[in-house]
Amino acid sequence: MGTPAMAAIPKRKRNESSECQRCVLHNLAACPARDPASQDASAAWIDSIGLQPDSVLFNLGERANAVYCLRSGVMKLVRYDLGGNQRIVRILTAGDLAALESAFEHAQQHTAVAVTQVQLCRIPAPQFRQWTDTNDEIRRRLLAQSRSALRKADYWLSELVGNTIPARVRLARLLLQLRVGDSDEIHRLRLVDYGGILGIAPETACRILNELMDDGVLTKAGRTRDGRLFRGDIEALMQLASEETAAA
Amino acid sequence: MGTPAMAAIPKRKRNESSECQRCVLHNLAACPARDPASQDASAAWIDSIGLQPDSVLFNLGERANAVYCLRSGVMKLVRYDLGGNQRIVRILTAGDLAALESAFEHAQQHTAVAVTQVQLCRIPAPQFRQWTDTNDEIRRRLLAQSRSALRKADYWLSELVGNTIPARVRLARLLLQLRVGDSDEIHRLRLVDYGGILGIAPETACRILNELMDDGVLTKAGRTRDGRLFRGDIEALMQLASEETAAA
DNA sequence: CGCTAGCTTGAGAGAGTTCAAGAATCGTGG
DNA sequence: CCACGATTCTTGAACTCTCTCAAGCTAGCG
Repeated sequence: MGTPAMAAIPKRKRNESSECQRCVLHNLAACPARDPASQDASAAWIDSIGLQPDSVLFNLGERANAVYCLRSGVMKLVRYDLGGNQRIVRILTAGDLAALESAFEHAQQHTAVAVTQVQLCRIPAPQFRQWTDTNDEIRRRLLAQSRSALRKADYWLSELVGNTIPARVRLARLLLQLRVGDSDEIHRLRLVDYGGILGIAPETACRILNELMDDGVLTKAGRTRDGRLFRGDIEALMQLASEETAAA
Repeated sequence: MGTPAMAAIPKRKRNESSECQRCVLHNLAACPARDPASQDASAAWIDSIGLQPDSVLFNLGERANAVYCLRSGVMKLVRYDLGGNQRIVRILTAGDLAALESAFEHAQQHTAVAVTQVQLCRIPAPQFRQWTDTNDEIRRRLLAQSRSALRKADYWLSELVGNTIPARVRLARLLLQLRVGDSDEIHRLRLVDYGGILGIAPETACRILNELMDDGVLTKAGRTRDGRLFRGDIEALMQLASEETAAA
């Protein structure tokens, strides 16, 4: 856990079955991170990749040539407008898939950037496509995963963006989405990232966060190898998150 | 086309193959609207349904017991916040599927409301599920359709909502999405609906629309059986839509 | 013809932005 | 281990877009 060597990102050297259980693909292929010595041929072409914060995994418009499965850390799928401002379209956490466009030979729809330190599996597109062609169960799961991403997008649209709802409430909701598992730890993003997700200026995010910390709802909780953390009063955040623009 | 009888919504009586071609399901089952006398057993359980504006097709939380395929008109998928304000999460136009949750026995994620007059096909959930279980091609298409919905949601998130982008630009973008096919006709929604999509007050939508009409970019174009229409200067709208919050 | 729901328009208030400058933090290299 | 440069964060103050409330208007429908 605290071993310095952990930062070195060895390829196919770890044993993290708990991470793999959350992956959509688990039990369908030998995960290299879990089972480096597997006889399963699929293990041969799945690579383990590590990324530092702010590393770009792939760019918008690029040809999608691999599918990625996030084992740990947080990534953002982002688009930039003509003014150069980022607009974050989705947040990926452990177990999420990225670049599923590969299954359709489409170009990437976003730029994918690591927010924290990130560990992921890489599955080359040809193999992935062949895999989905032959395996029934995987297609079922892909559809389910795609639907779940859609539900998340719907949630963002209805609860997270839009000036209808005050920024403080939206930020509270976002923080709850950024919890590490079920703990009271919360991934601490850059101010720019909060802004990119909620459509607010980083200064506004800053002011609100500081208010929350003044109220004791939020505390800075140092940094781990995976990035910076908040410690939050989940109860209080939930209460805040369910506040509305005043009832009818 | 102009026959008064068209409004009467006869069940399984029409012949509109062009509509069916746009449907994700086309060529996989005999569409009742297209082929009422088909021998195909599937035709027996697909119903044709007509809805008046503001009719509710299904409600959030309801058990999903059928899948719908929109043949013509516009529907909105909406959620209401505790204050009773609507937040529109997606717009469905001809060819789109609704209530795919049925495939997973989930509860409906939205309330579906007709915006214009609407024609759609109804496929009961049990049959649909059995269908997807046995037919390979349909699963492929469902995944593709789900991905395309996701792309649309991404577009909304990145280009349509958020105070970062001035309301006028966002409204222009929305209007372009509401074009009838590739013509210069644009579905004319209620002010409340523009508000629900863009997260702005109806009054603001009203002011901007009137500005656009003053500039000659937009004209009211009467109403058809499918609802009210604008006629828009697509070029000008596109220009407006690509304006940004000032370059970097 | 009158009613209702939707649209229009105005004026004041407020949430959030922008600009700017100073403080903290991080990573780097000596 | 400390110093330094570069981000990132913080805070203030003026400004602006959009909201809110309120009232009058219009159009569609029985």
